[in-house]
Amino acid sequence: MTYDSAFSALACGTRRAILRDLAGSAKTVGLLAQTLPVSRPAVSQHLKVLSDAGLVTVTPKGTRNLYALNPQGLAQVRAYLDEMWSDALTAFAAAAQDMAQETPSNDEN
Amino acid sequence: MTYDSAFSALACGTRRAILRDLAGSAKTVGLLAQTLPVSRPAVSQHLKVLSDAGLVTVTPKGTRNLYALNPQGLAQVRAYLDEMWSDALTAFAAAAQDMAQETPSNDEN
DNA sequence: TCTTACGGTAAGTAATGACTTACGATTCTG
DNA sequence: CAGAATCGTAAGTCATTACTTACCGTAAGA
Repeated sequence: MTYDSAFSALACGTRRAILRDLAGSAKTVGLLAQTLPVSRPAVSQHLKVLSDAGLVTVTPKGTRNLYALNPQGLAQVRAYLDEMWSDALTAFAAAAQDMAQETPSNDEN
Repeated sequence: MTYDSAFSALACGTRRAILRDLAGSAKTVGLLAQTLPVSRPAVSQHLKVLSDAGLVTVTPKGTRNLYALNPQGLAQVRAYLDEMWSDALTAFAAAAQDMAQETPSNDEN
């Protein structure tokens, strides 16, 4: 999994809709296509993107393929944002402190 | 902020590099462009995308513009993934339970 | 075996995206 | 006021993407 592939996968609304559908339970391609406003091949292509990004898993069941969310992939993306978020907070706090030091208690304008 | 704009913004490596640069402290456009392998106008365009996505804030300082991470925007994206992640875990657990019920202690194949 | 269901892939298209260089607007400085 | 610095925007280009229809392989059922 790369951050490029993961975030690119999440950038498309159709793929996020697919993930939302899979959040309840694992589903086949045709079943997903029925609830979506795009063709079945389109769903198939989206699922390949999601699979390459490590966000979903596939398990063949006879002639049909069962797709499910991959908690590991989601966890990695989550971890990335967690780190950046904490950095943002510390930088935010540092900036606030700098601001306070520039105008210490009395503002001279 | 829309999830479309936020994830699309995060999908580009150059923009993630910009966010990483901003994680330390707020910076100007030219300063960011110096450390990146793209032109300054490119950085300016990326910053507009990040700003529209709510991931970055701007504060004009004379002729230069100071860009900083926006913790709120990052928090929203984080919340989205958090929800989907928990759903993925419950679905995962439910699938495991179904699997166990289909082959109860002895597997008949 | 023949047929049917299911799904991946090929090929083509219209739209979007990530860049570049060139230019214009605005604000400090001498 | 003149010049320089900083930045946003316009315009153009090449690559990628999100779809479509058409086709092919493969597993289940009569």
